[in-house]
Amino acid sequence: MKLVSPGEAAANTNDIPVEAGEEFVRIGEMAKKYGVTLRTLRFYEDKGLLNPHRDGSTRLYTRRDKARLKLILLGRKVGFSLRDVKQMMDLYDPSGTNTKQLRLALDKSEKQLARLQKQRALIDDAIGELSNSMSVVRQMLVERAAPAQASAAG
Amino acid sequence: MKLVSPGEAAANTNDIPVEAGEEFVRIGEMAKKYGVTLRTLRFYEDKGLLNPHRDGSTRLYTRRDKARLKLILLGRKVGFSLRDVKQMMDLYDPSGTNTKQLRLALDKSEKQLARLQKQRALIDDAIGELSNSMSVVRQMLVERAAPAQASAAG
DNA sequence: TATAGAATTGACGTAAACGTAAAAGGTGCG
DNA sequence: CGCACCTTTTACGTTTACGTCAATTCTATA
Repeated sequence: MKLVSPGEAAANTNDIPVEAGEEFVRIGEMAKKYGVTLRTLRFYEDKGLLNPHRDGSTRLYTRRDKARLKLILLGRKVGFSLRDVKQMMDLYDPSGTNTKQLRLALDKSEKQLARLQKQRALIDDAIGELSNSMSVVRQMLVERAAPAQASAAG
Repeated sequence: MKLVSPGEAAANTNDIPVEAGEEFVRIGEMAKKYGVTLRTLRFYEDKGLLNPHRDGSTRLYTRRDKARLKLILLGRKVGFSLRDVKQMMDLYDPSGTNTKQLRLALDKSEKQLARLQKQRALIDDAIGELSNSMSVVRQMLVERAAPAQASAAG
């Protein structure tokens, strides 16, 4: 195997194979780069979301894996479950128009958008109720010198 | 024990003790009245949030329990954990001004309000990102007749 | 060579709020 | 009397996305 310095900001001590312009990173660097833990990357792999190459037992991530990880993180950010993300990614076919994949993504996205809007409504509701309660409590605290006439908790 | 008809809309067949104007309901009616399951009521009791009387082994809920349940459900609605709710309710002292309880409630409420607002921000963010992605996907679907030049998932 | 730093696979733990049997007891009604 | 219905306790299962050891291995460097 060839020896190459990481190039960027990693104090990497091990070998990094370089073949035909491919950039391989190991799990540590990958984790730092995307702000996830090693456990997370292994977990995603275990769930079939990532498929890094191997050098013996050492995982080597390419830019393909990076692209996939970006998608996973985007999916998580917008509230998809890993299962959903996997379903969508599994439909990817490099030799086609991926119409099915795109349609599925769009379909799931519409549903997810609806869920998010519903959640937002619930949160707004909760904020309203909580604010109300807080006003009441504040009032009770203000009036706590007067004879007990409030209706607190039991 | 005295026999009294449920009075409202329950086809109750068992005894309901009535003492000094107290209204006792059993778990089934209680559950229906507040839209929770039996399991939930028992769970709340197990967690120390409710303390219904007993007629032998049968739980009998009074208006005190109803008041407490209302508070629990309100707490849940605004996003408090049952643990939080318990902490607040445990401070209730019928023979005092409950200043401490109110202060704790207010304190927790402020934090919870902050959490809710943060959540809402996250959701808004997610909605934005998701909408963006959807536009992109829609575009890709529109252009899927042209030569592949998009950057889909890997 | 000793040591520190990365990496590996297992595998159990966590959080929250119940769901879901399972097995059994009590009750009024027809 | 037997059925239907309500109730009880006990206790494991569910969900999701990892956290947290533990034991081991590999490698480069001082």
